[in-house]
Amino acid sequence: MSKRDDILQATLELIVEHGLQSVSFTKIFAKAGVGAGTIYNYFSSKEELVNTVYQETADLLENHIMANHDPESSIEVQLKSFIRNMAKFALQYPKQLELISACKHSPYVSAILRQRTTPSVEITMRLIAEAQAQGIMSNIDPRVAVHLSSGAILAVVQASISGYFSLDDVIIEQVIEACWKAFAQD
Amino acid sequence: MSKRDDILQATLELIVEHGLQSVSFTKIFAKAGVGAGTIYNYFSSKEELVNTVYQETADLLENHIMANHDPESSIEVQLKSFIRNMAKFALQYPKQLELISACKHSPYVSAILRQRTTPSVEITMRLIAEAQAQGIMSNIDPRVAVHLSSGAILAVVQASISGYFSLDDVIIEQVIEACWKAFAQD
Amino acid sequence: MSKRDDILQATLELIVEHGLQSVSFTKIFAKAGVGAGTIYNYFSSKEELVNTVYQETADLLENHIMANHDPESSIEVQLKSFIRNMAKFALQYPKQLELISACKHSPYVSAILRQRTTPSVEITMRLIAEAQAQGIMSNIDPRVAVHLSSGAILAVVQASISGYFSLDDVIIEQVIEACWKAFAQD
Amino acid sequence: MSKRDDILQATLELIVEHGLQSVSFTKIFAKAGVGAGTIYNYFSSKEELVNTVYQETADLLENHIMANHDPESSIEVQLKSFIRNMAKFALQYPKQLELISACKHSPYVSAILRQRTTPSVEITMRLIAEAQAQGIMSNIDPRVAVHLSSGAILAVVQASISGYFSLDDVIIEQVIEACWKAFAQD
DNA sequence: TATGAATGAGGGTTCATTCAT
DNA sequence: TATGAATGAACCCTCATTCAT
Repeated sequence: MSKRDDILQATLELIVEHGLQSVSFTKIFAKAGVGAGTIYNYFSSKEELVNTVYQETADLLENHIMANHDPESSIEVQLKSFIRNMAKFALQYPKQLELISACKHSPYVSAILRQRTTPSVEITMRLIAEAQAQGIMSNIDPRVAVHLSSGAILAVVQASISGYFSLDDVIIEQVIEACWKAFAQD
Repeated sequence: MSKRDDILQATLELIVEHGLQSVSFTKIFAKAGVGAGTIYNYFSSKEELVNTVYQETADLLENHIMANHDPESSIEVQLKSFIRNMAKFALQYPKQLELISACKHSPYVSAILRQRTTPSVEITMRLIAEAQAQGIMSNIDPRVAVHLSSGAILAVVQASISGYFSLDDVIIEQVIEACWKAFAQD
Repeated sequence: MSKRDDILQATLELIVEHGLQSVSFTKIFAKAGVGAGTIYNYFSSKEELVNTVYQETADLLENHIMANHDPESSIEVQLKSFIRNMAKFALQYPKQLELISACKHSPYVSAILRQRTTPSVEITMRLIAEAQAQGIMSNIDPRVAVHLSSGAILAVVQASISGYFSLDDVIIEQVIEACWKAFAQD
Repeated sequence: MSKRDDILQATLELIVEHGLQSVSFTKIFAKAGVGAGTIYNYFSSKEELVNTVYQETADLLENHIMANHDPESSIEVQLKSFIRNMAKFALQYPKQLELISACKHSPYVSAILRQRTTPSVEITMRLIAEAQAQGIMSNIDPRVAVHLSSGAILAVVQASISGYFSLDDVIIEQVIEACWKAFAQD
């Protein structure tokens, strides 16, 4: 494992364990087992380091969301797959999800990075528009629908991570169904 | 206005203007126009100060959510009112919502405080259970339903605050309707 | 003696002993016997501190140069008095002279401060112009004459401070005479 | 061009461009296009490197001062030639002069190196003693005379470099004449 | 000889907190 | 109660230097 990976890993864990605000270089160095100056061989500043951690984690999430994506299947199947994959990711990588959630509204992570549109979001918006054209989905702004459903699923998995309740496949399917029904045209 | 209020007001404004991370005592003193030591007559530490600000803001939110609450009206009306009030609050006090959102992931704010159950949440859970008993709502865990819908509405208003789209009464009603349909029994 | 004075004094001594470049806050704190943050109660940055030390020292020099200045006496007497006073200052405050000399060409001290024209310089230039009008001084650019003679006297006293030779009143008068003769009209 | 020369050249340029203080090994490596460790094959430390650059520049100055030196010509011509050559050097190599000037007060450059007596200085002292023996120069200590005149000329050229006035051949000759008259016996 | 990743002491600066007034 | 000068640990970052390759 390279020094760079050590640093990224240590940063990720520290952000997740103690929050973005309290992450200091001193702690990162101690946890990663590298010298104070080493970081600057890989990252030009603390901000860039945090941004990189965020970006790589966001990419990991995106890859999971897009897993097994089949553009040939029905709109409903595709959209539900996205939601299901996000939930699965959250269960498999709770730390990473926590990180994304923590960074989502932090000025420390550049707005550009935070507001990047990902393929999955673009596809989702396109599918929603298509579904609306076909009359199987109510005429809500696709961007609103995306934030609504991703916010819903994130809140649920975060609550389960926080220990409010235990999440299993049955509940996940209930949540997916709820999201679908939210927009489905009668 | 007492010194204590000066300090709280200055803290809220600073958090809201420059983000929780960059708020320092030095800046609070300057803005509040009090001496450096004065704060310790009212708050034992920075953590306690931030917790107080958070709590007061959370109370403000709770008051708005409970506004015009009529226990005599139908379950649907009561639940939709909660969601509508949350959205209205977000539009009226975007910075305060941001504060609450920022504190959700901050170690500064004690877990106990963050996870407080409020009357509105308790009422919501009771109403959901009732609705399920009446067969007008699907049998999803009430705690899941609460996090799902509050997460959904928060994500939408935050997205609008971040500038992804503009929120108006029409969209709010669409969102409320979506949340309702998500759980409604066919 | 106030903390501010402690800091200024320590800075002056450190610059003179180890050179402007190697002066660090750590050393200043240790020498002045103050805490690390104390400096920022008086100076907004290291640069401002150094500039202040320079300015106060330059003012001290200026005051010595202008000592016993009598505008009623002859041009020759006035000019020679300036030169003599500069030499006396250098003997009395060798550290301060070293400081001025070290800062004179350092980018650390603001150009504005370094290039300030002082009353003594202005008076000197006026006297030279007058002397040239009266035909008792050769027609050299007054600014050149000022730098030439002050550079000459500074170099001599620095050399004596460095131990090349010992400076006494006799030599000082010889130097003054040399400076005068340099510009005197035959 | 050898690596050693690359390093020396890069160092000189950096000192000249950004000042002695802000020159770091990192910048030297980048500019010279060599690896970080390479320098230690040629110079045991940064101090030695800077000393070498200083020495080579000082040698360049000495060579210019001694240019066209004719031991057979009159004392006056020889002395004036030294001064003229120093001024010409300053005009041709302002940055190198600044380097020498900056190093005069830098602890990086060893005292031994800084206080080296050069042939031109030795010759000058001998010529002054001779002139005094012949009664054409006043009986000032030769060491004082050397520092006085070299200090004078340096101050003038530095002032011109700093932009106080523009130096041309006419002014240079005036300065030379002033220096001469300063010591000439009536 | 040449490299450059790694080092960690030290740089200037900010901070929450204390305490004499 | 109110002050704000003083503190020094901790902050992010740069540096000259080392050493395995």
